[in-house]
Amino acid sequence: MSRARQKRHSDELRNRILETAQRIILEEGVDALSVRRVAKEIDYTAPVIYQFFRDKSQLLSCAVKEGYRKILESAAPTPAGLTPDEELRMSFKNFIDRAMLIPSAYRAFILQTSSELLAETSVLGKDGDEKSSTLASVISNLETGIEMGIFKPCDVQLTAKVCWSAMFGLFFRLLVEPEISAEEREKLLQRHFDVIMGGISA
Amino acid sequence: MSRARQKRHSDELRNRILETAQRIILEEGVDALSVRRVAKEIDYTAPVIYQFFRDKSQLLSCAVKEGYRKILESAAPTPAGLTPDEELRMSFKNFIDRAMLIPSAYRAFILQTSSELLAETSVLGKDGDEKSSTLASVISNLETGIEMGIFKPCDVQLTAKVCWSAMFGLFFRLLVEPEISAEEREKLLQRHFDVIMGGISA
Amino acid sequence: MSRARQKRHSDELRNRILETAQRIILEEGVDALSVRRVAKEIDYTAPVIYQFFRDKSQLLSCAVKEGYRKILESAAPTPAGLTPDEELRMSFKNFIDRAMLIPSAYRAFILQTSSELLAETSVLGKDGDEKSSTLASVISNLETGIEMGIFKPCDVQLTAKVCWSAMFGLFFRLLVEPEISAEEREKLLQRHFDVIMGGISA
Amino acid sequence: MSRARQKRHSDELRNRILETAQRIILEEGVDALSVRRVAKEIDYTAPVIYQFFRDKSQLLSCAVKEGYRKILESAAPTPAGLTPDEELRMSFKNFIDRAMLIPSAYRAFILQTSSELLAETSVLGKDGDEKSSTLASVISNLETGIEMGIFKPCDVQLTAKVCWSAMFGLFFRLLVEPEISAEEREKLLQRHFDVIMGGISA
DNA sequence: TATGAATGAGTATTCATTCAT
DNA sequence: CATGAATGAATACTCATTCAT
Repeated sequence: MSRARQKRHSDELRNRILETAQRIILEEGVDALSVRRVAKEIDYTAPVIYQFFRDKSQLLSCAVKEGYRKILESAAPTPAGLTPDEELRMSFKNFIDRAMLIPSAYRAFILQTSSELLAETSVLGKDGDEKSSTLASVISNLETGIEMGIFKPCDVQLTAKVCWSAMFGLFFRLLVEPEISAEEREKLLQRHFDVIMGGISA
Repeated sequence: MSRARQKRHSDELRNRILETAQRIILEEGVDALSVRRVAKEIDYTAPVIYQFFRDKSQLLSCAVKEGYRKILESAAPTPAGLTPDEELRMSFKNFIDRAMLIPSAYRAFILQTSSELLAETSVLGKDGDEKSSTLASVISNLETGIEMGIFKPCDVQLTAKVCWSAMFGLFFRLLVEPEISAEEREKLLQRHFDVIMGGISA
Repeated sequence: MSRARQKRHSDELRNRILETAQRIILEEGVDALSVRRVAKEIDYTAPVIYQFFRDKSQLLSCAVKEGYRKILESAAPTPAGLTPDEELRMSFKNFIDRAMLIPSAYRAFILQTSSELLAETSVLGKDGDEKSSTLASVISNLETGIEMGIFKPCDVQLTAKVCWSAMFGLFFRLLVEPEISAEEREKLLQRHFDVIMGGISA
Repeated sequence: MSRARQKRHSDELRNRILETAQRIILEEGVDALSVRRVAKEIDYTAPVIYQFFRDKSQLLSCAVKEGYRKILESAAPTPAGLTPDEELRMSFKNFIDRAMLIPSAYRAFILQTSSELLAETSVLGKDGDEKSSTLASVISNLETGIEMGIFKPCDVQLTAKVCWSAMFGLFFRLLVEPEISAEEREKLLQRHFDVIMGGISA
C-alpha cells in the first residue's frame, strides 16, 4: 500500500470508530459504550481502538464533543431581510424543530455530567465575543435591534445569556418530554418567544 | 414477630435501602451505585435488596424518582404579604440558591436520561391543576396577578409552563457551569426575572 | 450446612487457594501466578479468590510469606550435647542440606524483589534478641562459646549477622548453581565453616 | 549502503536495543521491559527487535547477562603496593560500596531466577583459572599471600570460592535490606573481613 | 530493512444475580 | 427472613507476535 493510501485508510478507520461510538451513545446512551462493543461493530478486535485513542475516556470524550459540535452547528441559515426579533425567533425555532426530529440523539449528547465535557459546552461563563460562540448571533441581533429602536438598551452580553438559557430551558424540557404533540409544542414556542420578546422590546 | 411488626420492619428496611442509594448517588454519582455497596452500607448482604426491588434498575429508578421529587419539593416557604410577581421571583430565586449550595447533588438527579425517569418529572405535559404539580404555585400567582391587574390576561397554564421552563433553563446552566461566581449568578437571575416579568406584566 | 461446617469449608478453600498459589510459584516462578490460573486449578471461577484476598498482590504476598516461613522453620533439631561450634556447623549444614533436596522451591521463595516481602525476611536490620529471629540460635551459641573460652570475645550481635550472611552467601550460590555435585558441595561447606570458625575461635 | 556499513549499522542497532533494555530493567525492574517499550525508546517500531532476537525472552536474557557481567566487572582498580590481604579487603569493599550507590540496579540484575541466566553467572562451579573469572584476582591474592607467609597454605581454588561466596552473602543481604545505615554497613563489612581474614591468616 | 496494521490471548477486577441453606 | 457461596458475563487494557507491504 502506498503511504497515502495507508493514511487514508487510517483516517477512515478512526472515523468509523468515532461514528460507531456516537451511534451507540445516541441509540443506547453513554453507559452502553464499551471498547469491545465498538470494535465488534466495526468488525475489528478491541486493541485497534487503542491505536487511535489513549483509553476509553478519550474515545468517549472525542465522540461526545464531536456529537455536541454537530448539534450546535446544525443551525439552518435564516433568510435575509429579517428584523432582529424575527431572526432571533426563527433561529431558535429552527434549532428546536431540528432537534425534535431526532430528540434521542440530542438527549444523549446534552445530558452529560462529565465535567470535562461540560466545560466544552459552557455558555454562561464565556464572553459571547468569541467567534465560535453560540451566543454570537444572539448578541449581534440584540445590538442591531437596540440600534433600530426595537429593543430597549441593555447589557447585551448579559441579556443574550438570559435569552439563550431561557430558550435552552424550553428546549431541554421538550427534549425530555417527548410525548408533547407538535401542536402543543408550537404553542409553547410561540408563547415563550412572546414573553421573552415582550421582556426586551422597547 | 407480629405481622404488624414485620411490616414495620420491612418498610423501614426498604426505606433504609432507598435512602442509602440516594446518598450514594448524591455523593458519588449514579455510576457508584451498586447492589452490594448498598447492602454493605446497611449492614446486610446483597440478596436482601431483591426482596424489595426486582433488580438493580428498579432500585435505581425508585431512588432517583424520590430524589428528584425531594428536590422539586424543597421549596422554602415565602413570607406572606408578597405581591404575585415578588413571590414568583422569590420562590424561583430560593430554589436556585438552595440548589447552588449542593450543585453536585442536583446534577446527579437532574441529569438522568432514562426515559422512565424523565416521564416522572414531566412538567410541560401535565396540567398544572394537580396538587402535587410544580406548576401549581406558579399558576396561582399568575392568576392572582392577573386579577390584580399586575399581569396581562393570558393562558395561565401555558404561561406557567413557559415561565417555569425558562427558569429551569437558567437553573440547569448554572448547575452545569459551576465556575460562575455568586455575583455573576445574581446578575443573571436578576436580569432573567426582569425579562420574564417584563414579558408578562401589564 | 451448619455454621461450623461452612466455616470449615471456607477455611479449607482458603488453604487450597494458598497451597495452589505456592505450588505454582514453586514450579513455574512468581510470574506464572495469576488469579485465573489459581481458580482454574482448584476448579472454581476467578471471583471466588476475591472472597479471601483483596487482590492479587495480597494473594501473592500471603503465599510467599507462608512459603518463606515454612522454609526457615524447617530446621531440623540438633542432637544434645554438642559444643557451640559443632552446633553452629551442624545447624547450618542441616539447613543447606535440606534446601538442596528441593532447590527450586527455595529459589522461588528466596529470590523475591518485592520490598514488602524483603522486609519480612530482614536479618541484618533486626536485633537478634527477638525470639522468632533466625539469628537467635546463632547468638546463643556464640555467647556460650565465648563463656566456654572456645570463641574470642566479641560483639555477638554483629558477629552473628556476619556468620549468618556468610553462610547465606554459600547457601545462595549453591541454590542457584545446581550443577555442583554433592561431593563438591561437601568440600565447600567444610572449608566455609573452617574459615569462619577459624576467624572467631580463640 | 555497502556491506560493511550495513553490518556496522546493524551492530549499532543491536547495541542500542540491548542498552535500552538494560536501562529499563535497571530503572524500573525486569517487569517493566516490553518489546514495544524498547522499540519506542530507540525510535523504531516493535518488529525490528525480532531481527536481532528470536523473541522477548531472548532479548531479556541477553540484556540481563550483559548487565550482570558489567556489574561483576565493575571493580575499581586498587592502588599498587598493597599486601594481598589489604587488596582483598579493598576490592571487596570497593565492589560493595559501588553497588550501594545504586542498589536497585544491582537488585534488578542479581535477583533473577531464570535458570538460563543463573548458569551464566556461575562462580562455584567454574575453575578460577579462566581469565574472565570473578575469582581470578581472589585466587592470585591468596597465592601471593601464601607465598609471603601471610596466609596459611590451602586449596586456593576452594578457598577463593568460599571467600567470594561469603562476601556475596553480605553483599546480597545489604542489597535487599536497604534500610541499613552506612555506618552500620561499615561495621558489618569490617567485622566480616576480620572474621574471614582471621580464618585464612597464618 | 523497517513498518503499519492487526490480532489473539492474556491480565486483574467488578457486578448483578441466583440458590440452597 | 437472611445469608454465604458461587458464578457467568462483563469491563478496560496490555502485550508479544505476525505478515503483507
